[in-house]
Amino acid sequence: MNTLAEENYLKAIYHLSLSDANVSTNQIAAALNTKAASVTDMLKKLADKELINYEKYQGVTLTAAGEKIALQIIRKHRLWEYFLVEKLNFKWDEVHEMAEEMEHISSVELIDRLDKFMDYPKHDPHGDPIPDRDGNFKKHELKPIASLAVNEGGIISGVRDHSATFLQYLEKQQLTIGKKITVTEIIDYDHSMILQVEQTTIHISREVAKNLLVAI
Amino acid sequence: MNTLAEENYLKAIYHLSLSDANVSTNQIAAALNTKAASVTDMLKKLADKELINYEKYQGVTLTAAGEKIALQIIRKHRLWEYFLVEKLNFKWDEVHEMAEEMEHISSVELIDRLDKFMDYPKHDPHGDPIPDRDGNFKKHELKPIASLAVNEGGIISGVRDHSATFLQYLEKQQLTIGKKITVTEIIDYDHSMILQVEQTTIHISREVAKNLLVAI
DNA sequence: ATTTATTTTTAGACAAGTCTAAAAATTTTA
DNA sequence: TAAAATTTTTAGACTTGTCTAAAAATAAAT
Ligand SMILES: [Mn+2]
Ligand SMILES: [Mn+2]
Ligand SMILES: [Mn+2]
Ligand SMILES: [Mn+2]
Repeated sequence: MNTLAEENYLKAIYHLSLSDANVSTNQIAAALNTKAASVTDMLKKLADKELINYEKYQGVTLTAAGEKIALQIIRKHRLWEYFLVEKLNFKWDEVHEMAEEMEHISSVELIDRLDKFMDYPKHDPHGDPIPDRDGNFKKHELKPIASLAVNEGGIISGVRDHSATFLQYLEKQQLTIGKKITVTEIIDYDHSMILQVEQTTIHISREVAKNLLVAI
Repeated sequence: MNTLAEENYLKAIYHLSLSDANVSTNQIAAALNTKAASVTDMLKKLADKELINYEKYQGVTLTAAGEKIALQIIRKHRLWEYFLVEKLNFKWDEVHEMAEEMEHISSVELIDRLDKFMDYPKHDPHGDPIPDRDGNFKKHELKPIASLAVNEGGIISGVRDHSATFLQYLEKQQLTIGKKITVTEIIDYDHSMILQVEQTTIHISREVAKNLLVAI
């Protein structure tokens, strides 16, 4: 099929194209912790395979075939993360690196059976949607808490930053997926916010508020 | 740690050294479907890392460090095979190729939790023992059915040939792990054997009898 | 509209792993 | 025990994926 490196490039391009339709060489290099020259080399290979649309200096987009592969890898990544948390009792900040390896296990039958074994979960431990075998998923409409006004609220349903440190912080503050929150006050000076989370009151910085997503 | 290729070489050397203490270049090449020249190159690298004892033209043995790595990989292979059969309902002839990929997932914590999740199985779906986290396992004393005399018998506990065709044949004949068999007749002409397996009588060739193992 | 800065691509090199063909060592056979 | 057959190693080449340094193209600033 495709090599491990190719799969990682396609996945990175997919994620980057959610913010910018056209993805630049430097963006990919940063995402994959590699150098721009290496990216250019790989882009030529992926273009030869018709997995991306690439014209020199113009950035890239995924073709339908490339996007399909990217979504299969994301499906596998998120299903394995769900498995690690729900079946093996890992914490949500511990699973990403393992899933980075497991997402490359090739068998489609395996991942479909894993999906069934876990009763077709719709979201991974970080709230991200899990594509079905055909790559379909409904993208949830989430807003950062930072965009809410006083007295507005919602259900915590996702994060914008997946780093272990951020996830651990949220865990400690009990700001986990499924919790209902309401904004009770916004501090003028630094735009930090005071939230009501069930019985308790929590004060979060604007930085945190921008990276924590709620469904209204 | 070690590359995927290195892990595959160490595992192959381990398996081969069960029949021959000293493993030859050609044996490894055959096992890994590669060429003798490629094997020589890799043997130098593994010797540099002190994972094997290697002297030109003399064949190789694993060092303690090399054997430890090989046993970790075998542990992972067999635990994943058990998972695929017991949790995802694959058949015993379907799991080997998937496990060949999964055995390279690196996390030790993951495999220890998987082990616990499945309640510490002692044998994989083919009857092979699963090493514990320290690489320890008790090697079962099994005999090929071909070595039995009339009226002798035992419990089917392993196979010498792991090919899908052989496993499928056994499945169809109900000659699966755990079944009690007794030899009722041995045909002089071709050394084929007639077995009593629970209520039924089954006639197997010498070829089959040599590859099917029983605990007495 | 040039100059300057940034981004991207090319050129050339390197490591890992593999291959074929040929040479060297070992084993077998006569 | 010397010739023949087999096994193993070396030599040289190729692919994939990466890198640094330098050139080319694009974007930003004067
Ligand atoms: Mn992840
Ligand atoms: Mn995730
Ligand atoms: Mn196997
Ligand atoms: Mn097995």
